[in-house]
Amino acid sequence: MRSRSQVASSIASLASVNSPCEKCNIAEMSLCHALSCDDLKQLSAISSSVEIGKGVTIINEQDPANYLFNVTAGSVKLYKLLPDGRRQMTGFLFPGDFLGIAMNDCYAYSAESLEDTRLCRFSRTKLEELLKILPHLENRLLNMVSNELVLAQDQMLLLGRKTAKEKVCSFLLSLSKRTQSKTDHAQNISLPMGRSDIGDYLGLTTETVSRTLTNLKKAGIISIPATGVLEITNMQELTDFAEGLD
Amino acid sequence: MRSRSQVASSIASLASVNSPCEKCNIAEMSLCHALSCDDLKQLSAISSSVEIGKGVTIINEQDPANYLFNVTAGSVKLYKLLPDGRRQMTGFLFPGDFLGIAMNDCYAYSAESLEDTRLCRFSRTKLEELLKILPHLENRLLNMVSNELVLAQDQMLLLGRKTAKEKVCSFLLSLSKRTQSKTDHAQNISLPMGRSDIGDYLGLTTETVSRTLTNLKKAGIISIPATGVLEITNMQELTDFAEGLD
DNA sequence: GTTGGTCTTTGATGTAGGTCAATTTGACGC
DNA sequence: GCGTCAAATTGACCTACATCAAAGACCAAC
Repeated sequence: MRSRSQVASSIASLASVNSPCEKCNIAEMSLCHALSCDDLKQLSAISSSVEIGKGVTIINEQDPANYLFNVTAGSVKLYKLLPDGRRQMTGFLFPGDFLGIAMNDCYAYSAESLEDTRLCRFSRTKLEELLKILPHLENRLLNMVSNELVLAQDQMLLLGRKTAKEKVCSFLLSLSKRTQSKTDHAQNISLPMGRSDIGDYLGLTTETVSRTLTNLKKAGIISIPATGVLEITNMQELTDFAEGLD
Repeated sequence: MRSRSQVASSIASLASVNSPCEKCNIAEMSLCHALSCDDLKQLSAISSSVEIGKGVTIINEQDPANYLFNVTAGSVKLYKLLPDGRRQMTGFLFPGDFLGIAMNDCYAYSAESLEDTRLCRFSRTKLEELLKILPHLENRLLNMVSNELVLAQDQMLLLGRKTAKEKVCSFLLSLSKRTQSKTDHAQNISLPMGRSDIGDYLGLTTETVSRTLTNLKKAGIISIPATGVLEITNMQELTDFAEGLD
């Protein structure tokens, strides 16, 4: 994987690596989960692995949705823009997460890598054909999309009704839960995104995110041992703050 | 259908009427859409019709998700609560819409009728069994949930980054689009929900919604001929305002 | 038609978080 | 180590919307 950072080049320009499923170590949490060995071979046949550096645009809002992706390594940010440039993050993706949901055959959001990232790419038309003959796969997809919808509704509650402090605490907590479920370290969180990415995810400005984090540091609830890493030192208080219990 | 208004009684106390699919005139936009006649019979066998008055709680957040519902007449509001009572609407449902998505077998939101309403009710376990043998149905469900997810992401953009005026205009526009697709009258919108419901949907207070509406009236963009009805008199400006183009 | 209750509108005032403007810190290349 | 550039932090000030309070409109029951 390239270590050099790339600025806003397009996924179209990227050569795909042809060593899919064998190399992929996250099958148990991705789309491929719950498929028989035979089914997996069929899915493998229509997928290809793509490796990209940091800051690469994966898809653009409104572009024709020809591909779907599964993140297999690294992380990705999803966002929507208003005509004047205001931005709303709709999600951060980590290994196992899915990307490329569309409406009217066009992507509903843009996606960009936050660090060196590996993706598993599927042609939409081929995947749809495969769905017709692999009911397990369609069921898996339905479960993944339903879960995303539930999380989206939690995010609506956050954006519409929580204070800055509650927003930041909820965000750290959700990152912690995700991390916990995969590596069992609830305390140490990786923060591959910048402050302004976080702000655009929470409906806040960079400055407010920064101020809120320093307040949490001063209160002894978190610490930031290095850039891109955050440690939760008082999980109970963080949890309470996230729900407005303070 | 009862015309008397009921206050917050439970769906559990309601007798179901046993005249499902024949009576239902919205099959072309509901879950049942795209099913063969035979498939429809199987679906009909596990569904029952429920009629309720205004202000009836249909489901409660965190309750075990034993049923799924399809709205066949009337309208419904969906919402989530914070411990201190702050509320976020996650959606308004109209005939054809679906309700009951869950995570960990519990409902992710509460639902309450906005007026006299008819619902088509499915047992979750029975529906899941049926999904295994009716791939069309699962595909239909996947499309419905995917569409909901796209709309949820639009709502995140609204909640996180739009001004009060843009929020209200976007809301009226989305109601108008929904109405248009079903009766072709883009101009006249039915507003079965109260101002504070709208506020909780848009992340605003009742007062701000009211003030914003009066401003739009004074600007000649909308008019309110009767309570519960709203007319769009300048669609172009409303559309521009919704995206911040003013 | 009158009454009681709820919902909506309007006005006056307050504040959380945004905006603008420096610093400070950190990452990377040489 | 040093210089450069971008990102993060901090401070001073401002504003969009919330909050508080009161008056008006609607609707159902009698």
